[in-house]
Amino acid sequence: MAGSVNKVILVGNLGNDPEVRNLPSGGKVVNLSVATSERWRDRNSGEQREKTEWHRVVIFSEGLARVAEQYLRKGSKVYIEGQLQTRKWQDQSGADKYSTEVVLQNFNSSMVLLDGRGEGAGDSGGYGGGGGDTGFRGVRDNSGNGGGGGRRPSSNAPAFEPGGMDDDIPF
Amino acid sequence: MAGSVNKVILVGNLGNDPEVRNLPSGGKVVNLSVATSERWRDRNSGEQREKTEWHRVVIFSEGLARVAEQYLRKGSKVYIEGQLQTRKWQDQSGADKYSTEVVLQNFNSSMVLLDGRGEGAGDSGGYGGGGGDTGFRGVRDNSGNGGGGGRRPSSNAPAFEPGGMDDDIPF
Amino acid sequence: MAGSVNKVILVGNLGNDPEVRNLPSGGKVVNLSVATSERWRDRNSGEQREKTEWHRVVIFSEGLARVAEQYLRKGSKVYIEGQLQTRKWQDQSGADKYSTEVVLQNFNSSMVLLDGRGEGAGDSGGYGGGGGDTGFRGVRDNSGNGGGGGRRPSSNAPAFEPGGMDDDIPF
Amino acid sequence: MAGSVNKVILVGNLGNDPEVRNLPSGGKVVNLSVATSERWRDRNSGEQREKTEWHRVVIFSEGLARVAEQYLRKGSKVYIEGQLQTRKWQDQSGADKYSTEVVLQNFNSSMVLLDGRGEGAGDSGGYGGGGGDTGFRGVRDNSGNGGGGGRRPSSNAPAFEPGGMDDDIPF
DNA sequence: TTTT
DNA sequence: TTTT
Repeated sequence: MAGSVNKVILVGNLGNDPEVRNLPSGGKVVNLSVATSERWRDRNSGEQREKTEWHRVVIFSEGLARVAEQYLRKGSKVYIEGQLQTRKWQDQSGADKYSTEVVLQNFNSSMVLLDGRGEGAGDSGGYGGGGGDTGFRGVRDNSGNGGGGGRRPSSNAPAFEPGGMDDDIPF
Repeated sequence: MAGSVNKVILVGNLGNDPEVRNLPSGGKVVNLSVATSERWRDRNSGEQREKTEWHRVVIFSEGLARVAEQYLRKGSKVYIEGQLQTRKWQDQSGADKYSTEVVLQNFNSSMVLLDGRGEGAGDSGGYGGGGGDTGFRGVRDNSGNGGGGGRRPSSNAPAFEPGGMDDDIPF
Repeated sequence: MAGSVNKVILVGNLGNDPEVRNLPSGGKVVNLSVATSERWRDRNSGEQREKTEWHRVVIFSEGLARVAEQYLRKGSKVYIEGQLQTRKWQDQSGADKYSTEVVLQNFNSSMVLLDGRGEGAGDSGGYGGGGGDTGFRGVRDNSGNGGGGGRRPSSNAPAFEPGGMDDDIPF
Repeated sequence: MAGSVNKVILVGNLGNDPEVRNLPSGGKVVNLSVATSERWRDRNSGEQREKTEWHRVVIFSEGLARVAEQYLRKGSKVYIEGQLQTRKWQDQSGADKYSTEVVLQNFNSSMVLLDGRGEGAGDSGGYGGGGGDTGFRGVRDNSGNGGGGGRRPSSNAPAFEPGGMDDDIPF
């Protein structure tokens, strides 16, 4: 079809350390278990109630997988943007099973670490490009770049721009 | 926890007419089967490829359920904003099964019909408020209102607003 | 039109304490200045670069306004979901000015505090309902409820639900 | 900072044909004027009310710019996912002006045409890759790829996947 | 099962 | 299994 959108946005906490699987191909895939919760007061009983939802997140993107492995831990809070996917598999007895996951793999995936400041060192990261692997705070998937390094939103201000972009805004 | 976000955004087409279930309580629940697809050209073979993902959508919101029943049909294109939920159930043999669904139920759910103009009559609908059930093009969940009718974003322009909001914008 | 979606999602930090304005009507409106930033390595120079974007956020929702006033401070990190609005006003000289803001006002607005654990006390909040104003971690707009108190996603599990929802999920 | 998210999602209609600007550099930039509207029934007067919001959208991404130029027209309905940016400029008199725009430029931008079936010919497009420029229905930004062609969500099913992904799902 |  |  195309003409479609499939997007999941989560902000939640890891229930466990990331599970890293090294692929024969040399790549790696990371699985996360992410909890989101809702709290409300029951309108009948007046009691506090809470429901936690657990999400299985699968990171195919190499850049994001590396980051997840390096910076996420049990308890970490993350922003995650991925895609819903259901896959079929067979259990030991050969019975069909279905599993629905939030997959980070394509161009519209991203991940942002929301934990306290300064885990690691300074900061860097960003578009996964090459070096600077200390101190991560936000990444987008750009695996798939041959190697040119993460391109960027028009770093050199476009010629037609009437005035600078780097200025103070009055509020 | 709270401090969390659980959001799914889909734009896709219905694979079937909506399934409506009338509850003992008098309410109704609507299930949708929504397809999203991706197309791409395989970088090795150069072939066109496509993958379709099917999403099970469950509408608990009374306003959205009514709209879905009335305006959606097999093939309809919709924008849907809901929440991921996995529930457990037992099949006939008593085996545990899990089903992950996109649930439209709370305040942050919404649904927008994206099909060609004018299905029905003029237009109206919007915030579920009572009458005018001809020609729907967009709704938000506001079930839960005692019955006062859909409240609205500050319909009477707030006093502190420096100038009108209803004016032409220069572009 | 309807048939439309207008949504902004931000995760960023406050540049200042919230500005609270008490309205003649008794309500209150809160303004936030929220920074989002991007970091990348320039592909020509290889230098680290960063660009910060400042967003003006206006909270009309009474529940969210109260929460913002109470729990947000300069430096706080928040998740914000609102709507883009441009309004026209006249400066002292009578010249037309336009200001684009992220407005939290309608049913699809929300706000989640993302700061370190334990600002305040325990927790409560949630759907703005009445009491318990200590320790906020997430809220949705449900102003507009006559006073019935925040309704909730089907707190009593619906009858047709095949099995409980509160069970362990196998991952 | 990083650790931030800046995302705008719109579904609306073009108020005019796209404005295309060819840059000295050979690239092109496309401006769109997109309307979103809300309808509601005033709770006091009971009248139907409507407010339209106009959004200035700027497409820097080469792939999306090409698509917008080719397939969008006045009245077209689109899904747009971009980023909020405010830029400063000077009018003729030298006075500072600010303009806030939805920018499609980075990895997390996308655009999906939502109009009636079959504008143009068959279909193709998708990840901007090279040829097949007839019949567009959905695109993501992948400009920035040296030329390797749009990479894709793991087209060859990963080895560890327990079963196929292309199978029927039980609903 | 949709859509292109 | 997280978090509050």
